[in-house]
Amino acid sequence: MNIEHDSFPVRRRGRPCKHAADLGETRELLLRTGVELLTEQGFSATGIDQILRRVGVPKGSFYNYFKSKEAFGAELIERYRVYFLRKLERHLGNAALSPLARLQAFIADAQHGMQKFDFSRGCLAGNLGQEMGTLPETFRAQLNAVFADWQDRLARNFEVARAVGEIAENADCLRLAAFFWIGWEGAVMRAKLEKSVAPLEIFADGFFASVARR
Amino acid sequence: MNIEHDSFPVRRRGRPCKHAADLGETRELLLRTGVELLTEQGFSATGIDQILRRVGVPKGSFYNYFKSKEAFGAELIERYRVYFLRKLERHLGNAALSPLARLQAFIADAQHGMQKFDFSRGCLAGNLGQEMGTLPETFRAQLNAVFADWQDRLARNFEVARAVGEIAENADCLRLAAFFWIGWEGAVMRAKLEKSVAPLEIFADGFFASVARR
DNA sequence: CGAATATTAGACCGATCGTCTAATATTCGC
DNA sequence: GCGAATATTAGACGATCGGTCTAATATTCG
Repeated sequence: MNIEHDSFPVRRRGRPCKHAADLGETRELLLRTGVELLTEQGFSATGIDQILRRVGVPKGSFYNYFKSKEAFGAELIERYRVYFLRKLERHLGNAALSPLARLQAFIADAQHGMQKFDFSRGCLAGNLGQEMGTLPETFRAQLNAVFADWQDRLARNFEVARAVGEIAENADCLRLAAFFWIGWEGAVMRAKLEKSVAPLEIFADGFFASVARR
Repeated sequence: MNIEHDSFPVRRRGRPCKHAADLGETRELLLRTGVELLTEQGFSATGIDQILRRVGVPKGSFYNYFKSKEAFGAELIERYRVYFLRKLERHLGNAALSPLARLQAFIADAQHGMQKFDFSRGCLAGNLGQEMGTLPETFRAQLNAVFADWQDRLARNFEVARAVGEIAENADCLRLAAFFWIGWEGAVMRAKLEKSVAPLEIFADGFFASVARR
């Protein structure tokens, strides 16, 4: 999710050329920057002017591409859902590791990612979930769907773990996955607050203790 | 934390009487309302005008009592810390129950509290922790101290649990307490989002599974 | 009695947000 | 080639909000 400002062409008023290489670039850049800022600050504290300043785009362009700040937010949530699922798949789909080791790899990657950005970035869905008290009600279903998706994907991982005997035969995979994601959001929030990976590690340890075979 | 608007006397300009029953009431009311709104909405999404409208107090009064919105916020955090510790003590100090049963009682009370307010209220410290990316840096230490207090209190509960054989002899009480509060914030956020106690229950189950004696 | 004190009141200014018209350049169809 | 249609950038505008600060006002104090 690195943003390349250097190669961005000068923007001119008027209809763009048919074969222009930069078609759609403004919109793309707005979305990327939006995701970034929402991951750092959440929705309410992120004003449109801040996004526009960061990208260097006039307000008219923003409202040309998005009906409203709300519509923009909805697209950001969807974009983050897809991005995160892809990242999750990279780890949970890694057949070279056992199911629980795949989850460990995801956790390690997340820790590394947070350190990389000096703990300024958390989870966009968690941020927005926390401020749902003042957000458009349409976001609620969207966010719940995001968490449900992640939950399903992780539950499938646990089903494999169960099948190979890595966790108990009577384990409720869906509930386990729910438990993980519920706690994970708390851990990410605390990691941001403390600027430390400790909360992620503490949560992971506790989680794995809860699924330890016995 | 019910607010009694009915009995609030008419406020007049000028220095109040020396023996007036309502001395300090305006300030008290602002603090109460502030805690309420921060528990529902967080800091950034809660504007001063909203608080003033809810209480029915002019802006001049607010800035008479508080140096700034930041100073106000700092007092709210402190107030919440004390309030919550007291509530925690009511449960964890209950000698009629075993240590783990005390924690269960706290959890049940929290579920009941969230339902009572239709899941509109979460945890003030959790809300602010999530939006720390845009809050005054002074809040960070304050919030971390809040969580550390709660952690210590719960760890003491686990030490008793360990002493009476309710959890393993080699259990790391402080780490267990950290694990609980880390996950708890995620559970509260999800309960607010889903408007359901399910996340609290799922987290609690997973937590108790992780400390089950074995 | 006047000065000091402590409260309420709200105007003011700059920043921000969302809306929306205007300017502008290319494409399209006749 | 020309005018209409299209698709982009630009930023003015009005309402709201946050924070500042002067004024009004009532009681206490010396």
